[in-house]
Amino acid sequence: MLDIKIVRDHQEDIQKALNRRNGQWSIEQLIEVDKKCREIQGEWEALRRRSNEISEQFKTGKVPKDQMDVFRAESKELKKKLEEIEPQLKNLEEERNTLLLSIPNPPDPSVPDGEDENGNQVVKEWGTIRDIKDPKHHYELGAELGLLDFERGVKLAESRFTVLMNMGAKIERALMNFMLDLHGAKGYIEVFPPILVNRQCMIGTGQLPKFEGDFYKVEEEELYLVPTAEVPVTNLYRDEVIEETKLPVYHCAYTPNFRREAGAAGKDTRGYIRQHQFNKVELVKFSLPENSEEEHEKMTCDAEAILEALELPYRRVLLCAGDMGFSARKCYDLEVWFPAQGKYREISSCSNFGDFQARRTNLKYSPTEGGKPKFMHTLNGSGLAIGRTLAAILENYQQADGSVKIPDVLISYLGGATFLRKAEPAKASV
RNA sequence: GGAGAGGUGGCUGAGUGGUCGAAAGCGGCUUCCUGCUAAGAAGUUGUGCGGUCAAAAGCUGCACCGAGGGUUCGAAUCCCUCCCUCUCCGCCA
Repeated sequence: MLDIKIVRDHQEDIQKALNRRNGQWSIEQLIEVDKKCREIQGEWEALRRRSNEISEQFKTGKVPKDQMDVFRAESKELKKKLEEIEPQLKNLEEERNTLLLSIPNPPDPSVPDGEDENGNQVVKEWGTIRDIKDPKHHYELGAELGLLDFERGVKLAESRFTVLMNMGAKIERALMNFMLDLHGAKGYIEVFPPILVNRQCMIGTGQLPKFEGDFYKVEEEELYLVPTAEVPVTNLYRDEVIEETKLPVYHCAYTPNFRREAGAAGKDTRGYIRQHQFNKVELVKFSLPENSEEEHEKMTCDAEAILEALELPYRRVLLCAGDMGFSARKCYDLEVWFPAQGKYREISSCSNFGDFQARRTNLKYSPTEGGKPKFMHTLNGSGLAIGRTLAAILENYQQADGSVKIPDVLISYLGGATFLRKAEPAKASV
């Protein structure tokens, strides 16, 4: 959320920054509503003031007996006027608030111009792409090896749901543990949050009110299935003031994630890349404003460390202003190599939100120097999307004989197994 | 699901119509004192929004005692609705 005071004082700068984003974002209406709102607020307060004065007269016994009715009448009159103004004021305040919540974070100056993914900049490449003859797609390998059952996923739910079987289920679980362990060793404190969150959480991190249709909602309770662990974990300390000395705070969390993928019709319909339900380990940081840039770089490296440990070739991409998500001020995507597709695909997104989310969640720290609490900065990044990691492993580690080698770091998580092969008939699912 | 209790400032906890933005204690901050990370004394200490100001400070106005309505000249206090928390019983992984 933008700071309305900053918007008032730096209209041009804010508008310029927003213009770099994709879509039409104007603060014009906001400025207008804000102006009206303050006008009405002034009127309202003046009436209240007079009303308070009258009460004060009564309180101190200054009202002559024969004047009481006159004062009472005036007070009633004031109340009438207040009742006329109040709905206006409320509407304007609400409108202003909705507008504030609906405007995205202005991009950081270090974010390059660009309208879409074509404007993104590759800033790093890592790993050696393996030479694989006629590589199979992960969904072919997954089906052949009895790891991924797409048909039955559809039967149980609908399209974009998949059943993991046998070693597929085990690898998914192994990856979860491996990632959490690695991050835990770096000081990320593990969290296992609720998977259903209330509306305020969704507003806090920026999913709502702008993208209402993108999420699964439990109507009866007005709860939402989390689209990412970012939502509950960032909201952990909502409405709290943390001592400066306790910052930065690092958290990692595994959760399943649920997304309706409303705008993705026809995209990635095959395979395990784009699901309505997927697993992910998320990194979340709470930082002092002056350190958030550095923390962003470090956090991105922490996500990369997973790919490096798994020896999966990847590249880091600095997103351009037009391609960034709503709440981000600056964002790196990590993209992993998919041999069968012959291209890199997103597997992690690491963002610095500045104080954008902290404003929405009222998330402050108290400076050691003293003084009033200030908004902190929040960051998060996937570390990593587990389903896509599994898919990348299948494709990158496939062997000529149709088997898949298991990455070294996962062997100990899989009871010493070193290869994925077609299950023996007795053990295979039917 | 049934029964009961309760939601007040960073915390504990008073307060049943005006003297309450709110006692007291704790904590925090400032100063003083004490020959030393103890003890004591005094003072101070909520948040948000608006106005004034180049800005900050200051000054000033309004609001806030779970949320929303109502009664009243006036509500933390009375009435109504809702939300949440806790305890007991039931049920349950």
